[in-house]
Amino acid sequence: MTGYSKQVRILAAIDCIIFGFDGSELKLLLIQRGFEPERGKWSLMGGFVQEGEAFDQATARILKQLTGLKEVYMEQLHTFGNPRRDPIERTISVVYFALIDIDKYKKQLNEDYHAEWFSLKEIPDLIFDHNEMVKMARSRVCYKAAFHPILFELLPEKFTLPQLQNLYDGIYDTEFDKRNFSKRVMTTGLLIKQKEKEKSGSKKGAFYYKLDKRKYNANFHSFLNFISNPNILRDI
Amino acid sequence: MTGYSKQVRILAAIDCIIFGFDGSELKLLLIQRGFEPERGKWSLMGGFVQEGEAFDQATARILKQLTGLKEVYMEQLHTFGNPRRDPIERTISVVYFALIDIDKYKKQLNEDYHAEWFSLKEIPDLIFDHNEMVKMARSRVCYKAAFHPILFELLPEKFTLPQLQNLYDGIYDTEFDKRNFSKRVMTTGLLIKQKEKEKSGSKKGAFYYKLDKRKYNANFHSFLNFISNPNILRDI
DNA sequence: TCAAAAGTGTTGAAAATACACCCATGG
DNA sequence: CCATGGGTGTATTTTCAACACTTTTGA
Repeated sequence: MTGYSKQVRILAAIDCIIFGFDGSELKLLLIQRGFEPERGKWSLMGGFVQEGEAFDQATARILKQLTGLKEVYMEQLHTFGNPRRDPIERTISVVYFALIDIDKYKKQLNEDYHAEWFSLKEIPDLIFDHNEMVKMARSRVCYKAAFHPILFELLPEKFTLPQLQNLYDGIYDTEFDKRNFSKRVMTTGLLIKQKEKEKSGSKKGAFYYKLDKRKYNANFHSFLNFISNPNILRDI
Repeated sequence: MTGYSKQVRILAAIDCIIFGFDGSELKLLLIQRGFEPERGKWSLMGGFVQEGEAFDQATARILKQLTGLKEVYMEQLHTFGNPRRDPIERTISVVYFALIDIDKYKKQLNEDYHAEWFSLKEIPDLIFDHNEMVKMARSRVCYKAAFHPILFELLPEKFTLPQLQNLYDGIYDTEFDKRNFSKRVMTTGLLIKQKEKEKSGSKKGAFYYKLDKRKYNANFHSFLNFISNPNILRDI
């Protein structure tokens, strides 16, 4: 007989908060739950941790299952362990958030899950404690994005400054001055201006930029002021 | 029959990284493990999550068990779930860090655990993945303390500016200019100068300060610049 | 009386903010 | 030709960093 015999063993699940950006708004990918309890209700994508499987692996597996995507940006957020959070049986949930390029995803959606993108302003009632998870994830993203360039994970390879600013404006529910905004992002040194323009959004067209991957990786953990006054995120 | 029958159930433990400040250095409280595996080796204080017990409850219970203290500052750090992290049986560990006033603790130590305070520069080899946990906790504390007044949790009710600066100097392994440091902390508006002085540390004596609890609670989540340039914590 | 630590102010540099006009082009 | 959105520069204010001397008093 092996093991710590007298202790209780508990189910462990992963839940993923999947963010995407459609060019004007931050969105959340939710699925319609296909089994009891709460069949038919909206929910985060999740699944049980399998035997021999680490959390990051499990999360990658679950993300791939729904979106078809590998090598998605993801980060462990928090673990929820309220003993009654799942009415069927005690289950703890290790929650991750993921940031994906919504365009890549569109091509690969797994239709089995009845997934839909929801605006953050219109999140429905979710099962269990999933609304709380979403709230925490939003505030973590706001927090982290104020200092680190994580939001680029939401953008396609080429993007314009107006798109980028839309993203920041939306996330912080404010309107940054575009002159100051462009100065701030350009002084990070992370962006490389392209020769082509994006022409569909305006008559004049806006220049494309690409991330300087090298500098991005090197400076990911530095403190870059994407937000001049982080106190704006107190209320989020 | 209830439950999600086909899934594996796993042991869930809590581990606590307990920080204290002895007036000149940040320290870590470790115990000598009293049972197999790894009996006799140094380890974080921990325990299994009990039936019906939430993580915060379990952590509070475990902290009380060792230190005798209730209402300790604690925060969930991360959950470690590598399938082989515990050689006896798969066990996930929900890790918390706690900041305690080392003086309060001294009176209440539970001798059963052979606990000792270790300087962060002299952490021994710990069991399992506990060294990794400690490393993550240190960097989280550095990160958070750069913007939020958490380090006051380590200090007694009355403390002096030189003591406070020792704490910050130690944590960031640097020496802040004391004029600039005192300006920074005073402009937070969180400190109330007392009439008495602390006389043991110097001939002149240093004025005591107390936290303005009201403002402390109100501003806990604001961004207060305790550290002027947070990039110094890149290397930690 | 002197060594040791506490306490305090100013100045120059850098960063952040506020603010307004011209440009390019598709319709 | 004009409406729409893209792009850019400057002046002012605020914040940060660097820096040195005086005070107190126990030994």
